[in-house]
Amino acid sequence: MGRSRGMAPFVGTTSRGGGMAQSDPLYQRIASDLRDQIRTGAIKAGDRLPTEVELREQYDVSRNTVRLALGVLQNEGMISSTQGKGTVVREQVMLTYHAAWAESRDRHASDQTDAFYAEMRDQGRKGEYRDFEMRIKPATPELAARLHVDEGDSLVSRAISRFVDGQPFSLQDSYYPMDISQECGLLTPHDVPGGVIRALAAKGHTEIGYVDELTTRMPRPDEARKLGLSQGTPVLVYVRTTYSDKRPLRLTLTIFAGDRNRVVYELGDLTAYAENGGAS
Amino acid sequence: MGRSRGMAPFVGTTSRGGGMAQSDPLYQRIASDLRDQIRTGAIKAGDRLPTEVELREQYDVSRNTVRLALGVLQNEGMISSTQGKGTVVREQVMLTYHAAWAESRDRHASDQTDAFYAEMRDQGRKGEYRDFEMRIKPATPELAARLHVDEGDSLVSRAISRFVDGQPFSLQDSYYPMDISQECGLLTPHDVPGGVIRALAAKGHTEIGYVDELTTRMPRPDEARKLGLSQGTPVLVYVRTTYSDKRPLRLTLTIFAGDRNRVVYELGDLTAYAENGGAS
DNA sequence: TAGTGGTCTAGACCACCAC
DNA sequence: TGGTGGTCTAGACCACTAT
Repeated sequence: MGRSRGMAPFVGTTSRGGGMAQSDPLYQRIASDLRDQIRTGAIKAGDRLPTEVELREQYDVSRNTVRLALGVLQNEGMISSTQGKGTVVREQVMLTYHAAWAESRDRHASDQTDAFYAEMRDQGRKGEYRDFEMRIKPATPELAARLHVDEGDSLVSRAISRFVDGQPFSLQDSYYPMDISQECGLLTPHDVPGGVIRALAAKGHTEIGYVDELTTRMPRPDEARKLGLSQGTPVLVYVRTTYSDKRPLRLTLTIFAGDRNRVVYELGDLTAYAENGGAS
Repeated sequence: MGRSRGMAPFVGTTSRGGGMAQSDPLYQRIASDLRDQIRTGAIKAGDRLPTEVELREQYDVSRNTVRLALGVLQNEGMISSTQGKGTVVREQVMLTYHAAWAESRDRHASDQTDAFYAEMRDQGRKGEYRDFEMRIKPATPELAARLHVDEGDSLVSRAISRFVDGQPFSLQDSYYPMDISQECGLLTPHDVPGGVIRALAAKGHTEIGYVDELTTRMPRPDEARKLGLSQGTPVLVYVRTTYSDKRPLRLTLTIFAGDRNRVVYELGDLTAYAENGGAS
């Protein structure tokens, strides 16, 4: 093949402001070139990219090299490929989860779903939950430390998947110490009427403090499947531990699809914020 | 080549609890096999994996297929490869950022660095900051909306990189409206004695409310470089907008390396938490 | 059926690291 | 110097989608 290696297609684009040196690998330069086309709007969100064969001819490289370049952008979450259809630029729709007050709103509560419903309704979306499961699980070291029980002790796990407009949104799993679960009737594979938080409060276990921990990581294969995540989408891991005046009551682990979720805290006096249409 | 395709190496490992079906792609099955070995501790954090050539022989596939499998695990953040050295299982060291009170601690303040120092000292680490930069930047739509200025208006940007024990930790960029910056002396390419927050308060711009937004995404190439992120490491994006009783004062954008950071909020009455050694 | 991306092979040469 | 991962080629066949 008469390749005129590393020339024409890159003219004027390789030595742009932020990045690519002349000596970078071919696939990185192709990735960079496509990234720029997306960033500048030459290829817009939702648009199809050239096919792999077209890119192969356009840049005069092997298909494998084209796929390496597309892989880079896929891992950055910029594009998404589907067999038989093509490769498109991904578009983002962000939903907001108000951590500070999401659970304390006093609505028609039904398990942990009330807050979620209210949030979604406020944002004009249709929230549902699916796949409720109640299980008994042994405490991992992390769970044991946070709930002040011994490692391996039985915990009650109540898990649900949240969907918005038919799309998976987050996976939530709440853990309760066994003694509290028995006292408050959490050992049912159904919704707790009025919600778990009220059931706890009714027996004197009132939640008065929260510790929230937020981290991020790449999803495990089953999480990617359940959340329908495409390559290059991280998850936001949100762990809330709640306390009464005496002890930890509950640990709720939420795995948010990173490309569709934003967690918000509103703290202090936000008069100026609310006045200007901030609080949705 | 006499390949006995898809047999021996997988016996007893392919149809484990959560996952791999017999019909999955070869490279996925190899990835799954290695993932299990890591998960079960057969290969521990810090250990070296077999070389690509060894894996190629072990599974009787082409080297390219081995690399596809390793790519999967790399994108999950489980392993890290270095040219000439090999491939190792990554280990995690998590540091904690206490969002609720990080900025309100009244120590020997020096720009935005006081809170960071205090946090790191509490965790027994050595915090430093590098690469301070003061710039004037036009407001993007996102910045304009949050700071209640017009798009394109000039904003003062004061940026630093945070390092812990010599390792990059997070990138921080604070934006201030131009009128406040002039009034409070923020247009200097140096630290503001006593800290910016005090300088604002001294002129009557006291911060009394915060809105924090947390999202995650894959890093852009320059962020990955500055933070020294390896493949498959997302970033945690933390945006804090602060308010006086009248208006937004400041927007601070922090990009945390996702594999080394945890953001924590402590809310409400946490007597029970503190009593049991919770508050570090 | 034609075209797309998905998987896989069997080589090659290069850059970096430890010895 | 030998071994490692990094890059790249030039094919092949398959699975899925659109028409």
